[in-house]
Amino acid sequence: MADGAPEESRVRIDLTAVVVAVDAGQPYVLTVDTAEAPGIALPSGPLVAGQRTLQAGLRAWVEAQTKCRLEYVEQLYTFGDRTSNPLDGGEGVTHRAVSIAYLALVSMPMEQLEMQAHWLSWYALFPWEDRREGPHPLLGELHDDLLAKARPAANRAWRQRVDLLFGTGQLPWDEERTLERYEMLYNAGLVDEAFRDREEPIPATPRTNSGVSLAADHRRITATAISRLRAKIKYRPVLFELMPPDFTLSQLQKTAEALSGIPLHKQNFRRLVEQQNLVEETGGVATDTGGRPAKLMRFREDVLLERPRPGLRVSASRRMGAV
Amino acid sequence: MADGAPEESRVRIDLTAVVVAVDAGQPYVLTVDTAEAPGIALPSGPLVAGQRTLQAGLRAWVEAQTKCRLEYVEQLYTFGDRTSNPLDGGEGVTHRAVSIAYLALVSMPMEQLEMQAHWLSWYALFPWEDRREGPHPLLGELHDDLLAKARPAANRAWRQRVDLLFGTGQLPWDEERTLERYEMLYNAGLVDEAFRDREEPIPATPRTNSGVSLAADHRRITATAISRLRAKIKYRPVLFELMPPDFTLSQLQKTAEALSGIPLHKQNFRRLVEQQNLVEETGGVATDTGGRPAKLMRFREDVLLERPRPGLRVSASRRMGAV
DNA sequence: TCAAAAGTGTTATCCTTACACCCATGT
DNA sequence: ACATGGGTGTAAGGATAACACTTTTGA
Repeated sequence: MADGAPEESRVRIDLTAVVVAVDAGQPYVLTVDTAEAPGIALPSGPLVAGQRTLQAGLRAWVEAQTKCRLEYVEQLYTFGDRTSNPLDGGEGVTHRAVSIAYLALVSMPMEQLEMQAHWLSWYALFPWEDRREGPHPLLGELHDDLLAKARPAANRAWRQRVDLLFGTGQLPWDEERTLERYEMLYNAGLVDEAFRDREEPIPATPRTNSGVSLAADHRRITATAISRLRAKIKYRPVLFELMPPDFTLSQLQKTAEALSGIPLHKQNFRRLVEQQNLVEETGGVATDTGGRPAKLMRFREDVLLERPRPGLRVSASRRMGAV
Repeated sequence: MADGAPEESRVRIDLTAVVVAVDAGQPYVLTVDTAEAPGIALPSGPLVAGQRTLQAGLRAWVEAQTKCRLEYVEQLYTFGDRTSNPLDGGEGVTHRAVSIAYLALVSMPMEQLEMQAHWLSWYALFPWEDRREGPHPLLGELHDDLLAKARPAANRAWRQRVDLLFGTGQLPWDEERTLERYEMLYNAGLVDEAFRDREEPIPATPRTNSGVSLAADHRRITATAISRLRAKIKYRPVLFELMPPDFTLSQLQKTAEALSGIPLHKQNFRRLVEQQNLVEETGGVATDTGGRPAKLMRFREDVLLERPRPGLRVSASRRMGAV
């Protein structure tokens, strides 16, 4: 196995999970503090023999590292390029890492999850993605930094793309493009990972506006998860995976807003839920609302068998920062 | 390495490509006849050392096996479960296969591609997915076979799902659910792969209605590609990856119909293309139309920088079999 | 002159968006 | 009584789906 012709390389496969939960209107990802890797990381581990499926392996790792039992799981993406840290075994042995990333959704009775894991607000990672109170105050700053990076040559295209993604112009904000926005910041050298991956020193001037970074490429993976989830709630009823069995329509809307990062129009949201027949009344009411008690609802599992593509085509309320 | 605690297993990673092209209004996938594996297969090969990225590895394999140079490539899904054939190395050594599948789109001057590869019409694999001339004649037969498989217990749910996916009732046909339809047929034992994977003999009664099968799980991978592509043309201008530089609007529509498998309304299709500003006139005309000459168009690359999500929200023409 | 395909104008309908307003409860 | 959030009716605008029709070429 010394050298020579291209040979099958020894490949280490990592299974990585983005476990999402929403509590009190805030979205969280599950993280672990590993002694080995520096910084905060997503739960993950190598694919080992004996697991029948990839998903089974993933569930086992997450449970071992965080005691969190997963319900809904879907595959996100397989990272194997520069974006995944090489983890070279040294000694010239070709030894690359491929990581298969998954998105998991859990309904969180928050108290229940006091473990060696932490729930990290995902807007700590991507502050600019939270526009529920209007465009994020740091957005203008980011936008300017990005424009400043425009190399003369690709000037026009770059500027247009900055405007398209970070939408300070008249173009509407597209909340689904979280990944593309992160990648643009990465390419512009505006997030720490960009330096870390090239083994350059991180600039002394602290970037307060570009969010918390994670170990390896875990922040990129999280951005992938957010993009996927924001898109998916529009055509599949995955939102309900994050809800307790009974909930009020307001709680449902708060959850949708937490994920999308944009404020939603109350009436339209309700009509949408209603006409899609996504929920039914339980008969109970929630009295801890601070105002009129709200009817309790539950998800109608049957919609999965009835409607072709049930989901909430959430649309921003113009009121604040939708554009 | 004999036995004992779960250890990192030796994993073989395959890169597999679904290369799609459209010619004369028919959609094709690129296939190879491998001497080793039985039957028709997609181009694929193991991930080897020396390739910088997964995509680079994929491109190399496809080019080596088919002489086809890829342009547009996107990752589809990573298969590692029962769905991917185990390829056990025998001798009790744990040796599973994970295959990372990609979708590639090529613009095909058909004549140019006379190589050791073959272009297989994708409706040979999935006859029921072609509804351009109305619901496929064999659909009713398939539908009945599926209902006959309903176990008494899961009866209602199964029947409803059959109706939802194979839409003989009043539910509309959802062309994007190609993968789910294939998987339902697989689970019902109505495609040959279901028996092959369990190493059971394929029933003697030939299934003329369930299409041609491919090696390993390649037909499932192709179904994944079709689902993805049918969804994606609606919000990203990937359709143009399949077109020659200059084309007429009719050719564009024929291509969209070939992919979607449903007839489109001419007028509305044109308005959509126009109002989305997806194309511009080249000035030339095509005179080989058989009727009035058509204006030649080209894709406006700029839309990628202008519009938030350009695509063709193609909608079936009611005329034939849309419902 | 006819067939065949390109290309256009117009209308009814539905969905989306936003407005304003009323209801039921705790303090 | 009033603050707070729950819940509803309705109208304007735009996108969609379908209609029928005209234009330009080759045979």
